[in-house]
Amino acid sequence: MSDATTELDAHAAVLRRFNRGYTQRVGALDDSFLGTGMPLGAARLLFEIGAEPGTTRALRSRLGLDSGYLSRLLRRLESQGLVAVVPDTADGRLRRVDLTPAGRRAWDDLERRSGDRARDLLGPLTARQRARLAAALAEADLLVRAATVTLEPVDPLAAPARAAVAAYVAELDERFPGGFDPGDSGSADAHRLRPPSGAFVVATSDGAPVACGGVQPLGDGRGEIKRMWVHPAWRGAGLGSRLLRHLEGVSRDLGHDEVRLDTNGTLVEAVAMYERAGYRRVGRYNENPYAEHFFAKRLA
Amino acid sequence: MSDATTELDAHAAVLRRFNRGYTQRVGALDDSFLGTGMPLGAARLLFEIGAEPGTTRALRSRLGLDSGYLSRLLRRLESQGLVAVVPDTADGRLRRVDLTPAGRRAWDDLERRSGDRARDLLGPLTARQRARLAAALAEADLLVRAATVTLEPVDPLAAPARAAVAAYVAELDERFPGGFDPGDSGSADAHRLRPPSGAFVVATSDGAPVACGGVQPLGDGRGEIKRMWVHPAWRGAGLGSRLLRHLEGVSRDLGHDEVRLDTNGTLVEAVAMYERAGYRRVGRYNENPYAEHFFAKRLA
DNA sequence: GACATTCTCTGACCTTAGTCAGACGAATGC
DNA sequence: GCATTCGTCTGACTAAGGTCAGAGAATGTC
Repeated sequence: MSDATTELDAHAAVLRRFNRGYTQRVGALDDSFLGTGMPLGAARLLFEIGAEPGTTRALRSRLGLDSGYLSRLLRRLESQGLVAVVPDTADGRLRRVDLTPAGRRAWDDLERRSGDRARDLLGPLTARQRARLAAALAEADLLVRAATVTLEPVDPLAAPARAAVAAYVAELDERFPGGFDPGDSGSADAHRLRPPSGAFVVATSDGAPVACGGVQPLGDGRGEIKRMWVHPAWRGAGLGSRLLRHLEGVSRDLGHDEVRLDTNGTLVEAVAMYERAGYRRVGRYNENPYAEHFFAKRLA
Repeated sequence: MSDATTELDAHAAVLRRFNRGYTQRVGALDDSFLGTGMPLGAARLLFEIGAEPGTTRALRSRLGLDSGYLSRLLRRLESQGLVAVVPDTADGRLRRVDLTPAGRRAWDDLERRSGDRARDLLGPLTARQRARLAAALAEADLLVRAATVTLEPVDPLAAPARAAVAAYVAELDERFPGGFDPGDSGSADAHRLRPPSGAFVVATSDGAPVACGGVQPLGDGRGEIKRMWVHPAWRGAGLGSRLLRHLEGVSRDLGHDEVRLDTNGTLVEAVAMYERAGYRRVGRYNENPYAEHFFAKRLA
């Protein structure tokens, strides 16, 4: 058994120990719903509606519920006067759900109880230990979120890709000394970033884009990685390296035996990451005015 | 609203954010039981039996189950050939439960699945990030355990107190250059450490003692804190300060207006903690040959 | 305008989880 | 030796959670 395996096992054991102890002690937080006398399912639904009202369809996918079951839960909340269900004006098949004033009060009550429980748990700790616990949980939260985010292939002109690229462009515009003008490259080059010639990948968490990147053909069996971006709040959790590895795999699957990319010197973290990932510097291979560093890596 | 309150609220918010994200992503770990086709309750029971076989009574208290319900679950596992239930030889009312070879295989299967899940979660992370996550979870685990441990008053000669004091004595014996001999003080002084003259407190976690301490009367409205000890693995989580504060409260409730204690210079963490907690140094007030530092604190 | 699709809702049905009251046998106190 | 206590087990019951197969209305497609 290799060192890497034993290391993984040791960390998995820590994770399991944490899970066991934590759910036993803090898992009661979920039962805080029960303090309201409302069944767990109904309370979860009420909470979700309050957090983000919308169509029953969206609720169904967010909570992973059967449509018949959701319908019944909604009717129950409706009969208690907590939610209002009305047909969608645009599409008469859909229903829109929102809280009534009474429902908002019940929601506030849930929030308050949940906060009380959290404060009760922290109560016995000193301020310094609370800060340590919060820091540890924030770190764990970031890493777990990064580890569980899924990289989905999407059309480069579809909504998730547009949102991610917009964030990418906005960041470059802010960080580059002279700003950044993407020109019309977005829609004009879209066909090169979609099958069969290329691909575009977006990672979303709770509906918001947190990372993206694409591969387009360069000719001569080469691929080029474009528009790679990771949400600032998600950096330092390995999402960038993971995305890069993923895109290399995509490029390989497209039949390329080498992948290239360019970047600007302002993006120091990116340059460091490419070097860590085994990229070697090559000469300029395009006319991109923003590009200052050029990298290439052979695909196994 | 004071700074202390906003600080607490901020940390509570981190805790809640973690809970929400974590249970959503990793909470599925509990459902790993479901991967076996066994209902959650039965799987939990099987797991507990495998972890520590014993009487149904012990299982009932560990899992918090109704006796009728437990009986039914056991019969179910029995009919599947996974557990064996036999009357206790000493007390014919009790039943002893253990796994059959088939049950042990099912238990190993649960373990394997749980480990696989944990490894799958860690898989996308690099070794460095896995180490960071494991460190963060271990820190959070320690602090949460310390925050949720309860301090129970017990008789100084009862089993939990004996176990804790034995650990305390063993540690002093190891750390003191010339070893430590408690003499007969244990049973002879016991009456001073129990109501109405004094008290003894033990903190246990999963059945094992993790901290202890007692208060005995010194006369003249003074109390003395004795045999204060925190399990080495639990240090650095504020359990010591919490226990100390708790014992001060116990002393106050016993009618004391000052509390004293002695300690050995080898125990540097303890000395530092007493000073942090507002104790002032006083002259020798007893003949304890192991005591080098003497402290006192007025109780509000 | 016909047809397929999409969506919500209802009824029927099932398992799981859990509670409660009492029966029965074993142990304990006197 | 007898009453009491303790522990297990059974039957009866309930609520929650969830699945499945349509009915029926609205919408999109040709």
